[in-house]
Amino acid sequence: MEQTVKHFRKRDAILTCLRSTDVHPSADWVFAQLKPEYPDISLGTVYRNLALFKKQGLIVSIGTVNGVERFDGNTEPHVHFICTQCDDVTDLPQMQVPQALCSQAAAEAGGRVNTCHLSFTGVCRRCNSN
Amino acid sequence: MEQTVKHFRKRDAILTCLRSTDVHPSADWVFAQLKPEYPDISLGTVYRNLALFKKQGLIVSIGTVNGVERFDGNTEPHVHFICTQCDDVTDLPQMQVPQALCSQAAAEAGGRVNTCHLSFTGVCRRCNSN
DNA sequence: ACGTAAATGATAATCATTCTCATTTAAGGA
DNA sequence: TCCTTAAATGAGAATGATTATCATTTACGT
Repeated sequence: MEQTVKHFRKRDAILTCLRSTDVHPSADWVFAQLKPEYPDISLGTVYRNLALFKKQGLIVSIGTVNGVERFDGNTEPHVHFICTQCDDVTDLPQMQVPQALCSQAAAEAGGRVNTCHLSFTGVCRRCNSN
Repeated sequence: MEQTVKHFRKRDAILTCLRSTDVHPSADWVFAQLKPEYPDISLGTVYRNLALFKKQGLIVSIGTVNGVERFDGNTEPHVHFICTQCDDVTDLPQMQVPQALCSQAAAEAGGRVNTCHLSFTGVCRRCNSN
């Protein structure tokens, strides 16, 4: 069992990394985070496992910011704020995602609705005061 | 004045193309549309002018679908439905974008809010029945 | 221990997008 | 009408994120 842990050590580290940050990271950010502890980790492994986790529903993609895909370990629907100046993505936990509208959307779209995304873009507090 | 028209003929055609379709096209789609009428048009010109229009606020980007940026000639806020099977993007005109929440979002984010995006993903009618 | 299948590292390939630069085009003034 | 200048374009190279390839490593079941 000790070996089992070792087998998925990097995979687990990638998922843990995703789940223990709120920066909505890119693949490259995760890679940079894990590099010190796992010096022989490959960027390809990060991409591979992120794609796997996404398919398994363990993480979600929140779209691309400035051409780079960003992920979220929090799979609960919530609202995002994207700063167009520093590319930071933050949660707006006080706001509600209109999940109730999904059925309405399905009716209008005529098919099936899986997810609902609500996001705001603008300039964050920090960039705004600089 | 005939020369003026000719000068911006391609630029105007790109904007007209964006404004007269509801497919929320990619740069490549616009290029393919204009190619028959303007055989010497370059893909770079399409990218260049799309970026220009975006900066001028004449069009908006609605994000990337499957790694490709999609544009919208309709700059009025409205809701989108994205089919994850065929990558079609359609409007959901009956649904309202919660513009009123922008001030609430600004309060929570602490900075300034510019845009608000609401979209649903799923399987469209056509793909669902196939 | 052995065989097998999964996981990984290194790197090449791909694809969308941007950049570069030489050429073309048009507007305005002499 | 000719000339100058700045913008617009075409062609293709460069970039950068992501994916694919393939040989190697790893660990589990027998």
